[in-house]
Amino acid sequence: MEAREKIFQAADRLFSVNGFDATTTREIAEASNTNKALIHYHFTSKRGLYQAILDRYFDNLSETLQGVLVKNGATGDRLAAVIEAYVNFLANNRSYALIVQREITGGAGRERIIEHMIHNFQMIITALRDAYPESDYRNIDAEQLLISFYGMIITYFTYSDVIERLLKSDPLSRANLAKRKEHVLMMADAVLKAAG
Amino acid sequence: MEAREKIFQAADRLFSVNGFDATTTREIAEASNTNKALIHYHFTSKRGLYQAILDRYFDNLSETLQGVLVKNGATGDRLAAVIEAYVNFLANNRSYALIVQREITGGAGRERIIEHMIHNFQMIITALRDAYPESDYRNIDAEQLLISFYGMIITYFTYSDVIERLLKSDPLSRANLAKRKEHVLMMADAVLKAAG
DNA sequence: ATCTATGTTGACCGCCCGGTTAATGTGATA
DNA sequence: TATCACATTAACCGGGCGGTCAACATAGAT
Repeated sequence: MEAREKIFQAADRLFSVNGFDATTTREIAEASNTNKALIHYHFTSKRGLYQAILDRYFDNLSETLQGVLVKNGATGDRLAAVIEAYVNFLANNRSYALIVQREITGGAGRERIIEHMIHNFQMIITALRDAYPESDYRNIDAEQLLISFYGMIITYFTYSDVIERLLKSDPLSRANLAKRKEHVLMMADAVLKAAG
Repeated sequence: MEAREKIFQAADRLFSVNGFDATTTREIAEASNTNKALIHYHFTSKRGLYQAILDRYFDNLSETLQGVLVKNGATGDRLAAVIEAYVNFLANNRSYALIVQREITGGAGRERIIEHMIHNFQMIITALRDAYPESDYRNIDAEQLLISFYGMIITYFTYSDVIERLLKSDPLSRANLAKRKEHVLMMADAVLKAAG
């Protein structure tokens, strides 16, 4: 693997575990078996490297969501599809939830992340609203619903160490992930039934 | 106000906005109109100050939850009471959500926070389980339910800047907080009805 | 074989951080 | 008013940080 990619992957791991400030360029260089100066050569600065990591995640996530949302279907189906996609994305990109959650609570790159977030959220809200005639689900506030399901999902990943001790088994195991997905889908079903 | 308390409050604000690492003792001293060395005199170290802040929050939260959970009642009522208490606590202690959320994703004081968290969570789970005979709600997994509602609630506060741009109004205004509370309570109602 | 663009290295720099210390201020007690 | 414990201050310190740079390695093109 080339140095650039080795740095990228080591940094992704270190940033997600320890955060931006607590990760030093010396650590990244050591963990990737490269040289500290190469970080600046390939990414201009420590921040530039961080941004590159964030950008890659957001590109992947946006693409994933767009792929799911183009399909038509009833409200329940669309909501279920988004839930599926989000859970799968977080399960397959475990650094993402940690980095985003930490950044949104006050990192220096906050504004950029918020922009991406708003974009994705509005895309989802529009898709949900378009799915049903005004008469149905008129009691459901799409924004509130989105916040709720987003919170349900991402919290499971950012709190995985707490949850591990609650469940007394690995929350990120295949079986437990399936259980979580099932639970969230059940919640979606329940709220749509209650309001429909 | 004495220096100790001035430092405490300035630090609470700065830590919650910028995080532990990005906040310097010099900033804290300046913001509190005191002297940098006083931080070490009153709190031993920067970390000690941080711990003192965390400890105060956790004491308050534990007390609040215990006050709510001693009351008897049906499952729905207990869940509603916890939701109420949590939303009110987060609304009245706005630094708390930011600090905890950032810390749980990888701060140095993580272990201690997890301990508190587990304790509170188990207290809530026990109270919920005790509320209903095994036969009812047997399809609801109390742990999953807790994670879901906790996530719904705390995300609203940690993502308040994102939500502000979604709602185009202040998420922490009295009216919007009431709306959020109502939504979460509606979700609780829906899921209990669906499973009951 | 030579040139050139790209990649890589270790040594170095200045800054700012958390923490320490010795001197000084302050106010209750006797 | 002398005492004494506690509170406050400015100056200082060593260390580790992000970033820079001049020298060197490598390999494809000519």
